[in-house]
Amino acid sequence: MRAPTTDRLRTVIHAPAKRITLKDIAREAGVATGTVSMVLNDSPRVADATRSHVQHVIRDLGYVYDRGAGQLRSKHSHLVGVAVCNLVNPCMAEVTASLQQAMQDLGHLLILGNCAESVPRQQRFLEKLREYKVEGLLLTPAAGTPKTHVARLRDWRVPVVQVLRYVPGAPTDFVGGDHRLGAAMATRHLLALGHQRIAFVGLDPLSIAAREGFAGFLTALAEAGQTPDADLVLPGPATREAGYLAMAPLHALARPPTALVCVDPLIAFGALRGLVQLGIEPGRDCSVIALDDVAEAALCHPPLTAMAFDLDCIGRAASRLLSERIVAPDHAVEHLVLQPRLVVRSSCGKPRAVRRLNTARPR
Amino acid sequence: MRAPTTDRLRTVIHAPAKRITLKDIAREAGVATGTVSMVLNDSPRVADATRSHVQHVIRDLGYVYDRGAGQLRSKHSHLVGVAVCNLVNPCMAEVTASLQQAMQDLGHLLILGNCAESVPRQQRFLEKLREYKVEGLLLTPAAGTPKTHVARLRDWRVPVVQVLRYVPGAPTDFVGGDHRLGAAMATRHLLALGHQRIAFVGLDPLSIAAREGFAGFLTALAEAGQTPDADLVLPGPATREAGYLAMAPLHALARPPTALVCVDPLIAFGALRGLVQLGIEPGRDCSVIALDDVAEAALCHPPLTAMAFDLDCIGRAASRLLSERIVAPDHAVEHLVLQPRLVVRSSCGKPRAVRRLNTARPR
DNA sequence: CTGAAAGCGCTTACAG
DNA sequence: CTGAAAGCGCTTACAG
Repeated sequence: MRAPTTDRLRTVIHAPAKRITLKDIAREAGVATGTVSMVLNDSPRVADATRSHVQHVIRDLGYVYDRGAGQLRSKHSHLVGVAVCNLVNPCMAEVTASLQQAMQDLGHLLILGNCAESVPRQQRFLEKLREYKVEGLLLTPAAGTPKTHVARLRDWRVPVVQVLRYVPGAPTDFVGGDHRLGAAMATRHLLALGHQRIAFVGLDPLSIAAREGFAGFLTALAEAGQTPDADLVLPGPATREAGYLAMAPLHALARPPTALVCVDPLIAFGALRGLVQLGIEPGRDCSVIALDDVAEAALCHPPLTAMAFDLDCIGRAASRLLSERIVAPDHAVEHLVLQPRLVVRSSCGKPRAVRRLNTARPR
Repeated sequence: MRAPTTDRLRTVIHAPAKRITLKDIAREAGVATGTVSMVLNDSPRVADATRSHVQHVIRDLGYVYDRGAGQLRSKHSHLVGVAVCNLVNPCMAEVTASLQQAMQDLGHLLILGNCAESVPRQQRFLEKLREYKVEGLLLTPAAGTPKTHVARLRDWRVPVVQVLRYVPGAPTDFVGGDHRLGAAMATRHLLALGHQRIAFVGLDPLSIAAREGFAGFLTALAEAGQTPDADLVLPGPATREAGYLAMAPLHALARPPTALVCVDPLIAFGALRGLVQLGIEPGRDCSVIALDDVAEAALCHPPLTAMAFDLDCIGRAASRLLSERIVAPDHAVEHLVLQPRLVVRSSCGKPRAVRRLNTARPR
């Protein structure tokens, strides 16, 4: 270690625009560049005195690490890709926020892509991402993503964890909610209240969550000795509009349902609105339950009973799984499926028929 | 240009794990590395025949560009930072989605940071971002960001565009909505309906939008010869809970308001719920208007009258401004302030007193 | 524990 | 329009 000279002053005065590099730090600190590199990377193989001296010089000179250069040799970009299918969906936004925080705490920065449910846009983003040598990928696949797309990521040797949704048959880690169980629990809740005609709203064939939810719905119905009525199974996307528009035809049936299982809270919000429009009071005349929970559910009218997943927990678990996968790419694939919790609010009650019997009030 | 040899085959067979580099392409195509580089960067200074030949080799060998290496010499990382104050807010999510799409179309990828309204987290993210040599920064500053933080970005010489919100006194480009005008328009709408006691809900002193909105509110009130009543100006954050909780004390006043101007739709949603809870029918007994619009507003109960800004337009404009700023860092600072549009739904009506007079119905 | 030097995969002048 | 070579700012073996 050399004693500080006037070099520093000279550097500052004569070349203010020139970037300060690791070499400058080494020269100023009187050590080799390799030593500075080790200090920067928290290597234990450097003496404490040297470390703190180098750190001082780094601070004094206002040195900024260049990750682009570092990654060139080391293969650690500290960058992770996040491909989200629809950032505007509140669940996705919440999970993305959680992922960002968790990954940053683990020392990674996120490159974000939002494909708005478009498979080609998703593909274009992933293609671009490749050029940045991301160390891993968190993927909430767009509806209808073919499994070949996910297989290709495997060929690229980028560790991937699917979050919230998954592509069937794609052998990657996954963290999400158990929608089958959630739907079964929701349906059992309605059955226990006495409902005999329960509709399932939002069976999008491209959505895994919807298909699994439907399976859980059928299971619970079967347990109660009920068979589903084809009129009461409504296809459609997870949007407010779809929920809103579904209500009129549904309640024009000869025997309309007394309760609705809505795949997505957005559908449920639309349905609540559609019911009010038809003069049907949600919660009293028709029960509504959603298979996911969002902040809005607590303060809509009436407050929406829903199956809640801990989205922050899902986000943190996915981040942890990805960082494990990065260090051990060949470990067995893991699926983490979180159980939902029934959050009872005011949108579900006994069916009118049952209440009629109870209160002996004429129709 | 050399005719293709068996080199390619050999490469594929003997070194399948080795990364294919620009050098490999040059060798295989029989040109210099500089030429390949020019092809990759769409330089016009390369003959068409050479270009297409090189492009073929690139495709055949499955070459993947390494931006980290490229950026080392060129200073073009094609990376842009996005620091969002609160991704869970629907407006922010929508703008972020729009920014992502627009920047990707311009050939940039986004590094995302969500600070959840925490200034220290925002600062930590920006500090990290520096190491990646982002070409620019889109910033929705956290409430309470001191202008020194933004000034520091200037010292770092990273072009920044503030979006939706801005830090007062920070000399950067800005794209957002005219909340002063929006609040004035909203207030005039209520005044025109006959309201005399209008409350302003959500005056967060740290929020520029809230402060500007309040200024517009006062302007419109003054035009009508009204002075504001201190009881009718409610501080508080932009959350559902704040809106919900504000209703009871407000309507316990000797002379409660007949209409509410809510700074944020979240506040308005909470307020609608709080009014219902108190047996006050929103839209009939108390009018509610919000100074921002989101999808939920159309389908809540009652549908919420709101001032709408075109968020996609704001996102695209911010992206365009940033890309201009990147090429011309010394151009004069630009502020793009978009005008709102009044979206009339069902949450505003004439005040009860006026209706009483009209219908001559006793109280 | 530290130093000197090669090398990561590109781009960029500089000659031709 | 193309080639040969230096260089961007780090990390990594390899000696000491």
